Amino acid sequence: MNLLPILAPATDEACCASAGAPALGAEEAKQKALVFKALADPNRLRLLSIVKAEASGESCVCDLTEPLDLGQPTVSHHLKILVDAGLLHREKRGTWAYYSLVPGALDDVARILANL
Amino acid sequence: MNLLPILAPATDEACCASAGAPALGAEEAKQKALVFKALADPNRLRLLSIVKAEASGESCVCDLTEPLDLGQPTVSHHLKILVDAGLLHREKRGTWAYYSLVPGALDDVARILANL
DNA sequence: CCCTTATATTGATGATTATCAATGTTGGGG
DNA sequence: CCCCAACATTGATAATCATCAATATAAGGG
Repeated sequence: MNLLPILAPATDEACCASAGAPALGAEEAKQKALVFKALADPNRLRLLSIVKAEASGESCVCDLTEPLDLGQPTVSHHLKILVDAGLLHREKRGTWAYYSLVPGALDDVARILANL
Repeated sequence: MNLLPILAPATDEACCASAGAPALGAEEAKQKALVFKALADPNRLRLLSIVKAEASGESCVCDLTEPLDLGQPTVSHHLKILVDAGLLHREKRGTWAYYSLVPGALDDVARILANL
């Protein structure tokens, strides 16, 4: 759970910009693929987009169920996958659950691409 | 086939930086998800990484089969998916097929993330 | 022409996944 | 304490996918 923080270059002997990357190791690739798996679904992309577009920075499940035309359990399932991937943050207030973008998470994914 | 070029903001009324994005439409999301689907496999990430790391900028299938410990048909299958996603370019010279990164393709994916 | 080598395609199979219906859980009001 | 609303979890099902074995294609050399 919460993958993105761990995805720095596994053997960060130096620091930046994919120094002398000896191609991607099997385990490393498996971890990074998990983040892209989370992004590899149209409805999850739309969820991220809606949450990002919200002025308050957060959305509750009830606001996300209708625009996607999906059942509530399905939306909850997708949200869990996005949270587990480290892309969304979940905060429960009262009966509602509020989801917001994890700051910098999408940038981290972009960095994975740049350092492939 | 060849998805990335089409993935500019579907309704590009202005130009840049996800102007007033009204969240992601269903069809738009479906298209963009295809690119992430291509990236959502450890072996495909490794393929991209190996091709990118190659000094010559290209690799033939025979160079890719061994490091992944996969059968040749499986590697060909993964390569086709990456080509169809617009990430890799295929050039046949003689008996060999040479695969190379499509210039700017990974940057385009990063832009998709930034403009979600 | 045949043979060999490199790669692609096909068909089948087991694993993963998206979705829903049903049920469980949690928190706030009466 | 009971009920209702919001959300999560479970179980089942159909679809998608990764992989391989077998076969097809294509190109170069004898």
